[in-house]
Amino acid sequence: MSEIPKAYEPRSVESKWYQFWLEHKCFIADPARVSEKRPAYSIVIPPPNVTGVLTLGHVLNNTVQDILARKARMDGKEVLWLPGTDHAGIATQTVVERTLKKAGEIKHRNDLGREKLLEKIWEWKEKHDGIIIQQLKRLGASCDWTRERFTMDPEYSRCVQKVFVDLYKKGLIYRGKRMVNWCPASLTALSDEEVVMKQQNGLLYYFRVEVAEDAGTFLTIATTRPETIPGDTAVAVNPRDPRYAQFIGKHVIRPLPAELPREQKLIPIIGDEHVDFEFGTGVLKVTPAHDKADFEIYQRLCEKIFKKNENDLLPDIRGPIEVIKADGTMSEAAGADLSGLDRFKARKVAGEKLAELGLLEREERYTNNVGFSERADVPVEPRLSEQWFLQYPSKSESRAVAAEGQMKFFPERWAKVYDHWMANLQDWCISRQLWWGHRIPVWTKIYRNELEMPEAIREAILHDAECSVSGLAGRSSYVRSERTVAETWTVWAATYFDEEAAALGRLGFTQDPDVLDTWFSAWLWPFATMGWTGNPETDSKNPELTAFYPTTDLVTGPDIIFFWVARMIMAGYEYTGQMPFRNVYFTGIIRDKQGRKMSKSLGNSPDPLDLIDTYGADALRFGVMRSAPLGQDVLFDEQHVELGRNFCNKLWNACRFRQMQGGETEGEIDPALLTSDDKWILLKLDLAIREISNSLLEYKFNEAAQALYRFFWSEFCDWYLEASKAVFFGNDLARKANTSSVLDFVLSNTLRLFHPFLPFITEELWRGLGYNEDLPTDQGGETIMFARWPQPFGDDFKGHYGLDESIVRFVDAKYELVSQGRNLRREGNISSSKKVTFVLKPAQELSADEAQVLKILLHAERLDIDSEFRPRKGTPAVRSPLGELYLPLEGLIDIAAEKGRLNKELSKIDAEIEKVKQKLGNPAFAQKVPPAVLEEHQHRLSEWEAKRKRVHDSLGALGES
RNA sequence: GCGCGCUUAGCUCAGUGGUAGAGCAUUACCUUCACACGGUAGGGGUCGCAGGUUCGAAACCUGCAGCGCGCACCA
Repeated sequence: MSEIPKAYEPRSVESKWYQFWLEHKCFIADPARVSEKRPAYSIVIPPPNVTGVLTLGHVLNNTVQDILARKARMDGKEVLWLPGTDHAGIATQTVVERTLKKAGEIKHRNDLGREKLLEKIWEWKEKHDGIIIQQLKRLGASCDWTRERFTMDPEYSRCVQKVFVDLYKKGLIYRGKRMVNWCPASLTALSDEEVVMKQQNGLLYYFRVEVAEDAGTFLTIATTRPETIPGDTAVAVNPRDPRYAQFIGKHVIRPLPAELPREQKLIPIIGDEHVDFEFGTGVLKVTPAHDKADFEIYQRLCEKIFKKNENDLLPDIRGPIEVIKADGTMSEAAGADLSGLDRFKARKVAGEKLAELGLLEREERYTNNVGFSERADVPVEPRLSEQWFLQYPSKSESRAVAAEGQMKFFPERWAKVYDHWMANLQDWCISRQLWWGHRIPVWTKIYRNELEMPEAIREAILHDAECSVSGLAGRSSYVRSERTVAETWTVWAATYFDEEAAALGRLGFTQDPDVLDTWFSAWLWPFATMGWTGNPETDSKNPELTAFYPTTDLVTGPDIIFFWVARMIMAGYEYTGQMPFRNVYFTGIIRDKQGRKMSKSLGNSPDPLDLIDTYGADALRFGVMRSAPLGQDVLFDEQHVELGRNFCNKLWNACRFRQMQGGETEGEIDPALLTSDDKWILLKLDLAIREISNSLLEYKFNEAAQALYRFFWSEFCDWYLEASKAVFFGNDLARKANTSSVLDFVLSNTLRLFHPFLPFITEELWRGLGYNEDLPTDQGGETIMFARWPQPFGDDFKGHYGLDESIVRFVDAKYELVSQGRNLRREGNISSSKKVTFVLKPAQELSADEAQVLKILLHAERLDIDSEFRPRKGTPAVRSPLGELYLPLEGLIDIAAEKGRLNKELSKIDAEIEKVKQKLGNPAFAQKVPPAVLEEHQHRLSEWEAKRKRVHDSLGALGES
């Protein structure tokens, strides 16, 4: 610190030290250095969207990780914080498509075609690549950037393919026509986790249908979706419902499409236990193509129904009828009135049509939950389609590890949420109708008969097994087949070998057009980023994996506990046989100060980079951490960051004060010269070290930040620094040097305690004050990053410097006297700048040095120590265990007001005394309470009584005047 | 419907059996030689409600209310 600006200026300091750390390879992990004495510590970053920008959520998340990583380095561990980015399938492709459409380059992605669009997305990726990484660097993130990974790196993609093929081989991945959540905006299937339920205000339409066999008899059906009536293939009632049981087996006339002839409108009335008597009218329309529950009914009963229909009545209804197309518009099957309309428009029109036909009984306002696409924010459409599904692997180990506590969740309650989800696992729809992502490594071809097949494939089909299509050793595909009507064979071949893919191509096989859900690559993150190959022999020799896997901590948001955390655990067990991380820390969710989620559309999401520019990265980090309790959402307020800045400035100036005193850096501390204030601050430091270390151990970062704040500001600056001025303003060189040494000792410890939270300013001050100078390079000599984490004082240390609790009592009493003395000024309306003389009538011997401290702290021009002092009547005074302190100024005190104040205080004290007395007076209390508590209460009583006497005396002194 | 969490000063939140706390905001005074991004001293709370356990409850138990979040195929 050659120049000492009055205020801390973060900008140049931050870039300077970040550069320094990079140049000195401080963030690079070396598995070769890991040993018993130097254990490994590792975290993998939750990979942000490669084209994304930093949000406050990232700030919270990555600050926590950085604190953990930096603390671990100071604990002497070999630290790997592995960074990277995610290709974020839907989000990225949507953004690029939208941009191209806006620019008028395309109307639809088909205008470009798959290859061209992918080129555009890669261009986009290259252009935005690294933005968020640069932003993380601004924040101070100490990631090992040499190991940065991207989910679509070639090696990573290979891992994804290998895992797919392996799960396919194991029969856990299958393809099937199922009811899936379809997003009509993104035109892709979604997993259950990507659907969020939202309450919607809609209408419940009650309409009548005539029973075909009993002309003139009508059933009334309640529905929220009349537009799907043309897709109804049955009407269901509960067989135990006496109102309707008699109708089972008969038919109703479906009102829409209106133009169909009567015989094509007949649909059966079926019985199904699923139907709720209570709801609506107890009659349910069954639309198997557009409702999950209806599809299940259809599956349960279709055989029965349609067998019966063979020779029976007339309907030409053989299965689900698709009336809503992929893009959310009505199909031709919906009939002339609805065809081509948007599904919501069609709802209105269908209602009107029913009314027109005289079949609409009534409409009721109705609130229900509708699934929305999380990403596109439109209602999802349950839709039948061919998709790939995964039955989760390694379920039981994955569930047990959290339930039995080998893996710890912070806060713990998330373990329950996780367990509940694991207990009710549904198969995962992993295919997406997108182009940006990992294309499903399955090739397919239809053969008319077995003879057309190459021999290798025919053999494989017979044994349902592996074969080499390319004929190359060690290159294979895994083949499955399905024999359909007319002796036709559909053959699927899954492989991760390029040679095989090429060979399949030559045979006329085509690759599945779909890509995998982004999370299907993200769930491999903890080991795929470390060079995992899936070959046990190779992997056991991989130094990264052996040293750093399983990782130590995972830090993420609870919103992706199922998307990511749970799936990583299962993938971890399946592919490494181990849990992927030992501890999972869930941050809160950042909201604005009104409690709303941060969102672009609300515009309530401040840009962290602006905040860093305005206040500094350390300020942002500290502000966020100080207000982010474990397990609670964080209501963000820019004032928190301002507080962080102010705090950094305070730290800066305290160090500036030290520097202005000059002298030797970190000189020897002479126990004989220690003042009571020195001992007090050393004891407070010891407490702070304990408190902060424990808080960090329990992942209670806001507690640690608050403890740091309190110790540094309220103890060190407010009292110790001020008291030290008594020495520095004096002439005793030896005492000055000793006080400097204590200051250095406390500051060097404080800077280290602060470093995980405030990496930049602590480095600047560490080097600026020269605390690095006598240390070995790898223990703080080069950078504070590797300085030893402060340890609580041992008994030897405390004995040597005479640090015991009696000091604390004395010093606390001293500071209490000072506060009261300062209050006298206020009560007397004496301006802070006015020079005054205090007189102390001491209750015990007080050294000249202590008197000097009192004088300085009181901002007194003079402090007379006079045990014979006889104040004039009416002299304002306070009485403390150290003695009576007078402010002998005549006429400046409003006696009546002072009396009022003292009386108020007296009644407060009386109330306290009453409370304690009541407790002590209770015979049960004395009997049952532990002795320490009893003693404490007695002590408290005598203190209050002593206080009462002092106030009473003061009042008396006033009253006699 | 089930589960979880929250309710403490004007605001945001700590505080899990023993004297109600912090930051911000607020009032008054102060540009005093580390810091006005500062200092000093104040004011402000029947700890959501009602019971219970206990010598003692903001904390533990029960019930209720309000808010929030998960999970769930009521059309």
